[in-house]
Amino acid sequence: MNDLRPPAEDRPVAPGIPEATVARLPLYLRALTALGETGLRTVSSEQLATAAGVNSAKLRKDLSYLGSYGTRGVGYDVEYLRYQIAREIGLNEDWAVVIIGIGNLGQALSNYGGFRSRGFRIVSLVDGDPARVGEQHGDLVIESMSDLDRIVKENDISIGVIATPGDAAQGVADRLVSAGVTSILNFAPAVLTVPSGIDVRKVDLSIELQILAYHEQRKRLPGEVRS
Amino acid sequence: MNDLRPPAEDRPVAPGIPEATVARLPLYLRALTALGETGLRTVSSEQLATAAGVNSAKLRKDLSYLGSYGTRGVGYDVEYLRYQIAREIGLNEDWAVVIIGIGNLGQALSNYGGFRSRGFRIVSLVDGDPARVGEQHGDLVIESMSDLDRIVKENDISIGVIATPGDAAQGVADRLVSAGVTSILNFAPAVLTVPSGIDVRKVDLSIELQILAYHEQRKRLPGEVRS
DNA sequence: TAGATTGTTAATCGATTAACAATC
DNA sequence: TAGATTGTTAATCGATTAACAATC
Repeated sequence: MNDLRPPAEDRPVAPGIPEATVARLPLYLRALTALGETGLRTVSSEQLATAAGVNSAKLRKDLSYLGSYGTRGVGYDVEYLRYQIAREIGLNEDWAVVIIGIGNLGQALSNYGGFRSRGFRIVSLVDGDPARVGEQHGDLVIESMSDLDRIVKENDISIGVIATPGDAAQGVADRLVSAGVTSILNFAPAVLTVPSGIDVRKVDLSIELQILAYHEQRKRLPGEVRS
Repeated sequence: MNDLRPPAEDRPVAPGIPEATVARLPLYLRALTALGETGLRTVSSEQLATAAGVNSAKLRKDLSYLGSYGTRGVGYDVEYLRYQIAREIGLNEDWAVVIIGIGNLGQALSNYGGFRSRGFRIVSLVDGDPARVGEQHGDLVIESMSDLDRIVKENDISIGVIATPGDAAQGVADRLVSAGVTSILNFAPAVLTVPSGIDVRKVDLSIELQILAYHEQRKRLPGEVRS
């Protein structure tokens, strides 16, 4: 509803690292991990950029926000740069995560190996349907929404993942925030309103398909020039 | 192949809608659908922007790329604007989709209601594991990778969704492209290389969490400027 | 008409990119 | 030193935003 937050320039802002760069650091991290597993010790910006799917100028610019971790004429030490990026993102810490809404998507997320391997630990599954409470999923048991406050506090959870239907999402977000969660990853098709200081990121599966459909449609238009 | 497209003058002719605008059209569409269901007939840019989670200047700028569909002093007709945006995206057509990789995520995607309701029809589930072929999921049966070519051609599929492990993704992408698919939505943690003219969009679940972790970490840094 | 609100302009902001001096 | 490659500059490109003339 009303955005009561102060103007953007008065809110905490990362010193120096642009948002677009932050969003690419995980790509570099993954590429470095893969390259490291091949035994490569040193990598040039050209090689690393190719592995990450960006161009080398952008990569060097991005890395320059973190510091000078390369050696001119040589390149970057794979393991050292990997460590520096992981530290910058915060992956040397362990992050406790709760997933709310254990439908197909919630179950898929709870089984997703890419989370645990990067320091994210799913410590609780919660569902608003009392009939689902008690269900075993892997080594977790679905818990009740009424226990959310205790769950967040006991596990020091700062990240909540919402995988509910759209109309339940705002209520769940409110509950998460009041329990103390300060970062939310939202898979529900809904616009969330949260207090200042709470970060929300949204993943909308159908929006991605719609963007593809737009471009697909344009490919089919005759007489269009595509770049 | 019959050309079932509407006459040229009914199709979008906008030469270049900025990518950032294209990515927001689905948000406006969803907001308009929700507002329409409340019985609202007319909406101002201010109201619609709030419902979609953007500011009104951006909304009006975005809509101006589509044409002049509003009335000064009045606002936008909800149903008319909804139709125009759906047409612009291409949602008045029916898009056949194949999902490859029927693990937890692939199953979640195949059950996701947000696809069908927007004109995306999942016509086939494919898995590279022969032991999975024949499994029933809803009204679909898992098919074999060796049938992919036939499946794509028989169903006129232009969009493929990759939900395999990362190391299988490039091979699947190659198969999709050679079968004739020209748009790919990739959920696998891998950088895909495709020929020019093929659109790839990537959804990386762990990257979203990593971006949240970065900001979460910064909230916890002492001595940060948080005026 | 008077009030409301769009559509557009222009300024600003942020991201990308090529080029190359610095330097290993 | 000679070759290689980073880190940085500066130009360009694209997106955002406030403001307001146009106009219903």
